[in-house]
Amino acid sequence: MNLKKNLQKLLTEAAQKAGFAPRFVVISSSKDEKHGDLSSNLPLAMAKAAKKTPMVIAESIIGYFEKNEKIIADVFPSPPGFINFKINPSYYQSLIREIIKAGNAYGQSELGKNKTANVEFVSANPTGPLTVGHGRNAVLGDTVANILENHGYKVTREYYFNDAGRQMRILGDSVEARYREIVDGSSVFPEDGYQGEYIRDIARKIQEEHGNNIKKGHSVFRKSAENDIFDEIKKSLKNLGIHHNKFSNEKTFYTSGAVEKVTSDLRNKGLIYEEEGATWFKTTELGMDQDRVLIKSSGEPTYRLPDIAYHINKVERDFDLIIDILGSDHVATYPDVVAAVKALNYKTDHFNVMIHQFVTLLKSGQKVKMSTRKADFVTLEELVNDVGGDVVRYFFIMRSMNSHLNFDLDLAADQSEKNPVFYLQYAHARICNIIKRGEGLEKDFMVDYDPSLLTHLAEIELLKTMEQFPEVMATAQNKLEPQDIANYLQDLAARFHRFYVDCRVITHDNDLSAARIALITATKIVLANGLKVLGISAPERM
RNA sequence: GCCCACAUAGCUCAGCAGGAUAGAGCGACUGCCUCCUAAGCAGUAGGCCAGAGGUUCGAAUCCUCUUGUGGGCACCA
Repeated sequence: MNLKKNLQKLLTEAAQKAGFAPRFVVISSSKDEKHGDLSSNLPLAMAKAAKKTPMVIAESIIGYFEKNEKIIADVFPSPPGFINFKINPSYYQSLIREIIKAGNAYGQSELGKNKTANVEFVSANPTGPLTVGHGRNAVLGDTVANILENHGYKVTREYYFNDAGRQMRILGDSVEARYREIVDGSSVFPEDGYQGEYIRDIARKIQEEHGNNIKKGHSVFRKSAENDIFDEIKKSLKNLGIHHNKFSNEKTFYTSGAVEKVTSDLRNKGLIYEEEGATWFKTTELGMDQDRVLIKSSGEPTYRLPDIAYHINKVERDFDLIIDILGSDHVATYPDVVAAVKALNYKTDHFNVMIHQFVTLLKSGQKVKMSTRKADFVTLEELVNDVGGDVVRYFFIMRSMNSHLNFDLDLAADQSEKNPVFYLQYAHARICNIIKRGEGLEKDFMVDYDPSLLTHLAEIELLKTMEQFPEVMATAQNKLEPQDIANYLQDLAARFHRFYVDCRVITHDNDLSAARIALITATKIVLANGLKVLGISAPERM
């Protein structure tokens, strides 16, 4: 049973009996003890319509409020017109059994039961190693997928890449140029070529495997590069605990005829015209500010066309939720694709795009401009090796995706020992250690305990925080904002550390020890469940 | 010029389906280990929540404008 929902119901009933017609009843946690444990602004919100002062309304509603003594100890108004609830400590104390019983399931829900979701993320074309910038996308996507799974969704983690376009051709040309360089010193390096050292490595490997006489323009250059780079990308993701279970590429949409179908369908809708040798998509007709090219005068489609086919494909696979995680450089492109899918009468209201802002890298106080082409980047691999996967994941999750964040590499390496993620993990490790000590004692603490012994303020505060966990998880799913969980866990860990300092767990008082071991066991469960969703390890010792 | 996002402590950032005194980490300064891990706790200093209007009983939070930052406005993706 959910405390806030329960109060909402009781409060609504009381307000109705008092002759009001409340619409939205908001219950929030009180920051100040003077205002009880929870409070509602209902009288303030209703004052205007009811033409009464908030305090009068508050008194009147409270007069009709039927409080369940087992849960609610007191209901009282406070100026300018809040209704405050004092919760019976026994309610919080009783949570311990509930949490221990639920175990891994505490914080999970069935909001997504029998539903499917597709989360497309990373989706970097295999032209080079993943950068720190991709890391943000990767961690965000994987965590969103975790959140959905936590609520019962069956989630497909998907990676889409363009393997037919210009970028991959340039990649092949770049490799071939390096190959010629090695074989006979001749080389005309493409103007837009990829300059990274990894291109040379791939060329060298090709030379070793296939010898010196590969025909000009042979597909092995592009193909090998794609394979090798993809292997590296997958490895980098694996280091962060990220695994995609579906890879889609644009080529399949050409061979399947899906791309062709998009063009003809749009043409039938009158949304296509030819001009200056190119094929244009009449996006202005769909409310956009300019038309876009679908097929260049060279005959080569732009990324837009296969993207549309791909999104239609996702719709046809019949997910309940389709999520795209994109960097802010793609803000403008997404609406065109959705508009096309919608114009072709496919469902799009289950689309959900999450745009994250860029990561600005600072090295020795200098901005590092990231460009895969110029090989001017810090790889995700390097970063993970430097500070560890847990730190990287936490760093990207603790920030809102809307913030353009500065990542100071020197500082990150320097402070990795003091990183906030250790604060959470340390709380978990501390708990494990205490529990282990408890096991060595004669009494079997976990079997028999009396939670009503937990009356210290630090204990109640800790319990109150744990009570909020299911709601935090539900909200994170609703808003698709993983950082809510990170913030919550930070708060939970802080409550625990305070408790640890104030209340010794294992003492000569066996009864109190038993109750406290139960309390920290519950805390451990909540911490571990939260960390698991964030994809961060919960170490037993540090 | 147009579009999207952002602007909160010295630095990096939380808080934003409006609520009661604005938070954390790092950095600076004080205390706290004969006691379950001090990777911790308690405290001091540090803020006109970019600026100006507006909506509201109430605004860091919503709206408008200004300024500044990032990203976009390709027959690149």
